[in-house]
Amino acid sequence: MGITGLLTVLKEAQEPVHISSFKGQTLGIDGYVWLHKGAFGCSQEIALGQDTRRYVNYILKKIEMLRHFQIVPFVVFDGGSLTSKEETEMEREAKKNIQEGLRLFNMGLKKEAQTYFQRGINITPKFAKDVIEELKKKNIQYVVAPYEADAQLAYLEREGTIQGIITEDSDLIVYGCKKIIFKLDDAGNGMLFDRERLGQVRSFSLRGWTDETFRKMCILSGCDYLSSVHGVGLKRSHKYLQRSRDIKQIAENQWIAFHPQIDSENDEIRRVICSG
DNA sequence: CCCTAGTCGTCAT
DNA sequence: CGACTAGGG
Repeated sequence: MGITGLLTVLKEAQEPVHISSFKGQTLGIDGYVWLHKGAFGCSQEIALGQDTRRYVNYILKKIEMLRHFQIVPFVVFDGGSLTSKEETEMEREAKKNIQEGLRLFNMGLKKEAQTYFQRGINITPKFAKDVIEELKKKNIQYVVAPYEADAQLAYLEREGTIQGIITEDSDLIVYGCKKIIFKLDDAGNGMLFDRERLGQVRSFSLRGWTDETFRKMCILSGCDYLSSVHGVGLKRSHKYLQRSRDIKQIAENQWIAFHPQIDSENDEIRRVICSG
């Protein structure tokens, strides 16, 4: 989904942490994030179809850092690729970038080509497969999620298998995760989001809000699954839900009252919100 | 103040 | 993916 501005608006629910505060605990890792960053550093080799282990080594280095601080890593990879419209367009865009990169590369413009190679990175199951091979050798826990890693990580935390999550994706907050480490660097420093601190958020009051209402606020503010309602972000979404927790009421009355331009073209959104 | 859409960085030397 | 920001409402 990717909720625009969510992390910014929830800054009071976050604080700097060092990974060592999770010593002895198991942390779930959003595999896609590290795969993508690792691939970023060897985009040329990937685009040229050359064999490279650099993205594997990148992740192994991160894992070693965690183990140095006695963290037990549990890597979660994405399973079935989404077959949404946006996904195929993203892939098409990626291919175009690779082609442009190859064109520049063949002209000898190596540096200029790299920018396009980096934009054209597309994480395929092969990447995860190569990493998994090494994780097996090192006896590091991992799982390939049936669908999205997000839901799997949320489940693992709820069931107590992991005590926190390492990612860069704010969607984990929407999925109800309690402890999430963002912006983890090589030294083990990061920002910890703690769900218990949601009441300290200053942008708007979330006191007395259930995870369910919070989720609806995020969906209402716009996500990739739906064509979002023009002019409604997190703040206005919060305002509407504060006034009435009945989404159907908001959809049928307030949206149209506040935004007359919204009508039948957003029936799709209405259906999803009301069923959610 | 709020929202949108576009740009840039992610690695690494 | 997020951070940042110019520009419109």
